[in-house]
Amino acid sequence: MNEQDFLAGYDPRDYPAVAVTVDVVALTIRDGALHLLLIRRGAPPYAGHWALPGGFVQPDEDLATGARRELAEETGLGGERLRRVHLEQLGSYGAPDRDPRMRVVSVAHLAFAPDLPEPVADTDADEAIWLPVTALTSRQLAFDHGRIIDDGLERARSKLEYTPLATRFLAPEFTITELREVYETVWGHPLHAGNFHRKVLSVPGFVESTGGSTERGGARGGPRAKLYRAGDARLLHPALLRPAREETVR
Amino acid sequence: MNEQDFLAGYDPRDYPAVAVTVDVVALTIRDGALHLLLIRRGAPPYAGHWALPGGFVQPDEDLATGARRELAEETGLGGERLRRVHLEQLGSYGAPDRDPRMRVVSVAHLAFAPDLPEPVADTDADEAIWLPVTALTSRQLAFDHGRIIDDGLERARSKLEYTPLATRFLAPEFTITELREVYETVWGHPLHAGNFHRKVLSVPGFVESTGGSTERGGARGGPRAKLYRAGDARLLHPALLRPAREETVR
DNA sequence: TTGAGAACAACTCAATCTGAGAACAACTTA
DNA sequence: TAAGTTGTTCTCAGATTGAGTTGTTCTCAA
Repeated sequence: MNEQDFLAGYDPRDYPAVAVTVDVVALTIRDGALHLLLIRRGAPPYAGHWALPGGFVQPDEDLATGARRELAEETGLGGERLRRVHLEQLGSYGAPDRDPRMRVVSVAHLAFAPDLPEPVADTDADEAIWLPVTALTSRQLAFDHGRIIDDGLERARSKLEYTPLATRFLAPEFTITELREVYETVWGHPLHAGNFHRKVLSVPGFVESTGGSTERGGARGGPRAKLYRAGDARLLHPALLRPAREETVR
Repeated sequence: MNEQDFLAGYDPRDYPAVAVTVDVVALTIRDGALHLLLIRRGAPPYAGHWALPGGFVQPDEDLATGARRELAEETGLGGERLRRVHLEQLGSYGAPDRDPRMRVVSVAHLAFAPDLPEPVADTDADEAIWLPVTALTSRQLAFDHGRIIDDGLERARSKLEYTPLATRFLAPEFTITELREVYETVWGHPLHAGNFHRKVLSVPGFVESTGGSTERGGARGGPRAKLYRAGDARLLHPALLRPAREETVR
């Protein structure tokens, strides 16, 4: 039976109540470590557990708009700085028993943000914080948010391979070394600096030179690095593939 | 307030009514062309237009289960043959005005199926048919299903690059040529037979030899081809990348 | 002021991978 | 039996990759 026939002469209240929420896996890099925006829940269910920022989708807003609104509320961000955050849909989670209160389908989103100020307490006044992803165990997480976060992290690692979205973790102008550090942080292992440099500059539209340089060399020495901004490519061709991992070697 | 008190005082009806449906972009290959399972709508809105098979998610079923159920209803498939169909979540579509009757969030899924019998008329008795994707214009499609189909096709093209899912369009045993034809059909351009052969056999876990061969050579001659079955890899390393297209050359 | 160490950028080189074509045997149909 | 087709393997030049080296510019501390 399809939805259209079902809905002809519909009354929404005839059908099982389903709530639709948007949740956001917001990632940023602070102090060389990948961090995740989390809320400490003050009320049941899962009081005291960490949860993803999120909430009900409003009647007049698109899913992406709702996700961006939730992100804005939790980070206190607005305007140009909010607009620079990359936001994409991650997937929907709708196991019948994932929320003990009622049937809730959550449309999860994934956000890449440059280093941001500390999050602000929401109107709901739960504690909000950037937490290193390494500090998480799924035991501390509400609902199926551990699973959603795992999926988000894997999506993030994968997206760096074939899109230029690593630049979204950085300020508008950045050095190749900073860009490499994004990859190293998200992928979790070091890359060869020289080869990375060559590769980034050889992929059309990945980065473009600003002509400028950093004010100073590195913290412990070295020349001033050239500055780049994101290019206009939406996909990287050829891609920057992760080195094969053990599980792929078979 | 403890969890029990909270749940007791919780009224789902306090929240905006949203309907959640599952829709399926089901792809198969017939006669060397990519086909899509579509339903002809009998009733308004969009009467006479083509639409994706789909319907309400049931109170006790997961999203993926709902999608598989819709697919089963529309194809008449069951058991082992249904189980062999690859099904994954594509994304959710929830623009406030995408359905003129009420707020409907559709969780779209993507399915890869081997060549199947003609679809059966559903209980709803709308016409169901496998349609070549080249025969579609979005003008003929209901709701935002044109957009969903476009996203599904792009996802399919991309998935063939880094997963072994092309095998899901084929019978359990297949030849390298048949596998290449899947790629050519989905990607829409011919591939070099020799290089494809070399590449497929060199990727660990993509295919494994059955030891057997086809009964006959090709329709117009040639030797018998060796038979393979899908290997146990879930990802292809290294990936089978599509040749760069114009838009990527910049 | 200078020496030591660090880091950016460019280069080298061997190993590997890719694209394009050719070879050849096993099969088909006419 | 001849002619054409196809599956598979091989060849080879060009591109890409991984790993290391070099040269230079800079910071910090003696």
